[in-house]
Amino acid sequence: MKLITRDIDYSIRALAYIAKNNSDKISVTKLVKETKIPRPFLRKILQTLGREGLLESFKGKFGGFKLNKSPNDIYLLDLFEIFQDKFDFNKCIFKKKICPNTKDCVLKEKLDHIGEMVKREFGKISLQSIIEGR
Amino acid sequence: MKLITRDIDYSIRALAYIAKNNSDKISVTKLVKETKIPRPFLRKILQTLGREGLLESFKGKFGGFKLNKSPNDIYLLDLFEIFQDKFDFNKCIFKKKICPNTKDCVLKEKLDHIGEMVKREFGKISLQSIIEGR
DNA sequence: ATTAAATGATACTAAATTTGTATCATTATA
DNA sequence: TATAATGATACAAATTTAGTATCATTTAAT
Ligand code: FES
Ligand code: FES
Repeated sequence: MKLITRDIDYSIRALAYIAKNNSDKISVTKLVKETKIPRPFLRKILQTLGREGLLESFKGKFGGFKLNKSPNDIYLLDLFEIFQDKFDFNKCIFKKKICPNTKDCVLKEKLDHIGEMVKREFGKISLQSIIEGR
Repeated sequence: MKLITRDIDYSIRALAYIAKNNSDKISVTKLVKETKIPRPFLRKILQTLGREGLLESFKGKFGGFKLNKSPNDIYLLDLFEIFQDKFDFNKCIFKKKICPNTKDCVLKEKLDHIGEMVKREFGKISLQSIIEGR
């Protein structure tokens, strides 16, 4: 099971670079040079990060991207919620015949609980902390 | 992201049924009737559960499967380790250029920690507890 | 105005993984 | 000896993930 998909991986790398150079607008061209991420894929990713409000985008010549929030306010959890469609750990798996109690299934409850735990942890990992290595 | 894959889902259902009827040997034919799981897929799954030591198998006519351990000694974690190839949450994602410190990368450490947490939790969920709904 | 270099939107394709099938060999019981 | 089961393993379909391509629009410099 992969927790960090390519989308998220590339997002972190790109965001990290942009954050470190946040005085400039950073173009995809620049990012591709720096990170070797496949161009059209990176483009798609940045476009969604823009739509989702993590990045501000500037069109036209000498355009590019900047952070739209402080690196202290961007969390790994955000990326998971953007790229892992709503990040659902727990899906009802039993049918009536087997599952002991359909109404409030223990298994589901427990998985739910684990999911919440993980979310909380991802909610603690900020872009800033990743950049700083703290 | 799916935590419970089909393999695991079906395993739980099958194990639950077998556990509830553990005086008999349960054949795939019986299980298919009871659970509606696709026959050849279920067969493959039970074969691996056998190899991995969760089930004891009996060949020949009137053969089938029995638990090889008490339902108290079978944990969700076992299934994850069997079906989610070694269940690795954390894979190094950065290249030198971006990642702050390659040696002891923070992000990797943090993901590792989360992985351990989740494992611990899965290690607490026994087949017995699922059957009982406790 | 025109050109160049960027992003926006979106449809498409390829690769990988997950899910499921099929088949043949072996074993045990009646 | 026939039947009904599992063992091993190769194959195929479906889905998801990863990546590409294209056209329209915007902006800045000349
Ligand atoms: S897993 Fe959904 S009712 Fe038990
Ligand atoms: S994620 Fe591997 S070195 Fe940072």
